[in-house]
Amino acid sequence: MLTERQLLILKVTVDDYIQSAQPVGSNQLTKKPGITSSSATIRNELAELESQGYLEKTHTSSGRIPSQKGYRYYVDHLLTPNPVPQQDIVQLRSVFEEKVTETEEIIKRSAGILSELTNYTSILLGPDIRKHIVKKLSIVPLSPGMAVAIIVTDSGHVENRVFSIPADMDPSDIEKMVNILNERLIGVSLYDLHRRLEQETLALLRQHIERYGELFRTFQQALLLPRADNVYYGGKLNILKQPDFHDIQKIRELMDVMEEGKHIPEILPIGAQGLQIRIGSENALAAMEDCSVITVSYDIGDEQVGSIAIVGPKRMDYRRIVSLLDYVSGDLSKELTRLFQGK
Amino acid sequence: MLTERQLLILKVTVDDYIQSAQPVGSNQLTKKPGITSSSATIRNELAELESQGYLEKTHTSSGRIPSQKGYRYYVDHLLTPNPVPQQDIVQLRSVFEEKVTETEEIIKRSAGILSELTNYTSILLGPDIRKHIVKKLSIVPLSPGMAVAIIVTDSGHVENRVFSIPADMDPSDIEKMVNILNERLIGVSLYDLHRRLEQETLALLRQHIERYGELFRTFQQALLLPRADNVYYGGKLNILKQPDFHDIQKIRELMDVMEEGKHIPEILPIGAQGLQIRIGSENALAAMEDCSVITVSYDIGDEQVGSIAIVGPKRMDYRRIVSLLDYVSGDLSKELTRLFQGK
DNA sequence: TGTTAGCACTCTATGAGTTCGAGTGCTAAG
DNA sequence: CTTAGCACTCGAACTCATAGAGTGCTAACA
Repeated sequence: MLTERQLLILKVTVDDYIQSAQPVGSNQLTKKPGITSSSATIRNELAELESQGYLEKTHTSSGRIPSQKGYRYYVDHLLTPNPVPQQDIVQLRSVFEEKVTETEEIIKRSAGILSELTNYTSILLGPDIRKHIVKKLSIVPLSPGMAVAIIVTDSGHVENRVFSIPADMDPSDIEKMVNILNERLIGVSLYDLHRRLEQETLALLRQHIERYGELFRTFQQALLLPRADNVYYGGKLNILKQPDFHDIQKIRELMDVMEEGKHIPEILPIGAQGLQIRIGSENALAAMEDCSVITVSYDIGDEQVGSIAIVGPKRMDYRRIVSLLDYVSGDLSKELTRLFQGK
Repeated sequence: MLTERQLLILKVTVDDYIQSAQPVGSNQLTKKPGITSSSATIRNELAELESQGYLEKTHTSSGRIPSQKGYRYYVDHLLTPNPVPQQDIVQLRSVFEEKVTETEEIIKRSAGILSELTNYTSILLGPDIRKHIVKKLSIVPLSPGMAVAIIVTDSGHVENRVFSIPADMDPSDIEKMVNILNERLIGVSLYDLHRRLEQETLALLRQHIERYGELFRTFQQALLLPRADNVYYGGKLNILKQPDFHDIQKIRELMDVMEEGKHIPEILPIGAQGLQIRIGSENALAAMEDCSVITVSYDIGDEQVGSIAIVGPKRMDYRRIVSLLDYVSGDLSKELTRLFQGK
């Protein structure tokens, strides 16, 4: 159990280290506001905090730095939220000032602003497009052997794929196919699309279209190919600004992991509600053991959910980021819901 | 003027430095195949090459490294092309093995493979979409106040923008508008689209559609907003692998410049035909003064042109990259033309 | 009993002094 | 013209000494 004074010293130590990136000594601490004891007393308390595992030394006679447990205690119990500064709000709101009407664009820009504001890297995950509902399907022939399939969803998202068609295909057959598809598939989610395509439309197509096989096969294949997810990064290079990352090898691993889309589920606790903080080795990936990740979710309407994450050094400014993400999450939910539900 | 022997020594020196990243001394050179003179003779020649500005020393008693002029002479006169290894070809061709039918996807994947093969950063510039020809326009209403405009081009590229419409708009009016737009604008290049939109369709719309003003204004605006260009990167992180770049500050500047789209014209000599090499300060950007950039153009059909660039340290493996880019350029031109012109 | 002053001790960072080796330029002989 | 030889230069790596920040412990104090 920690005494009042120990809590204070722990908080001030973490705060100072977050700010300076230097080990904190007992002398420095005496100069901090709120601390009245002498350096000797502080030393005793620091030794106690260390023995309980909240602080560490880099070498025998150095000052203290927070341990993983120390950071954890700090964010769990010592974090006093501070309001988001007006100028940050102004900058964040600027996304909605311009007449940007596409979810993706809004998310992308928000990622940029967040990284600029924080000097850390931001990762924004858009809502799962597979939950979007098909609004319209069309097929546009390009050349005798090629056509492009277009799917418009209720959110205004447009998926398109080029696929090959029999060179001597009758244009009216394509038209028929589009009609059948639209008749059967509007209102279906992208998630269900593939299954429904096969179950409901295949038989119908067989009846009405002469060479449905060739056409259908490549069309289906085109829709099958997975596409890049809706992950947006801001300030990937900000990692290079942090003095904590000096080892180029480490930087590369870290950037590599973030760049490669497949690690996203390990970086972000998808599905988690509210604000999450993962410190150092609490992260699933070894490359991120020197990082902390703060995530919040946001909603569009009642169901669709995206995530916002800030990746920084363990020594990141938790207080500021937590407040900021809290604000952004609420703001984004509100604005996107408004946009999405047609005001 | 340089003697035969001086040319040989220059070539071997540059080759060695490219390979080892270490200053090259006279003793090392005597061990190289083709060199028969003693180290003393080599020293004399090195001194001569230095006085003529082809080589430099890092300090008074160090070995020599190539100067900018030295590299330039090397690539202009001493570069003997070597054939692209079979395994590189196999890997490059793999893009076309899978049934990828979209120009963008092909270019993107090629960028990835190129960077993997070379360990440098690749930048691929797709053909200018503004030259694409409108194949079909459509407008899909999403909600009472929103719609998405879709433009399909002859290359299978799909542009789409969400824009706002009057909430009580008559659906038949939208249909009318789409008809008018298609009637007038199919066959027009994206480049001309905006002008033609105003010149040819505005009057017509005014005649036939009741509330053309509100609808047209936001539609026009949506098409006006510039979109991300078709620039694809491969291996941006490869810079971190090069021992030449150890200064994090420099790395950041460099990545910053590359990341930000607006510097593309300065990085790539757009419009230039054939293979171009820019060494060190020959690059327009200060951040790239330690880099070399090798570019080739490729064609689709007769007119449309894209560029492929490899960015590496000045000490890059010019011989290998030149051959590789030469091959890729030809291959990409051939395959894309085939695809584009419908076989 | 908790707090503090004092002090010996530890460890890092810094800078000066050495040595080693790779490399050079120059000279004189072949 | 080429080459062996040699004095010289400079960076890299190592040692050593010092300064400074910080610690832990002890003993005195309130």
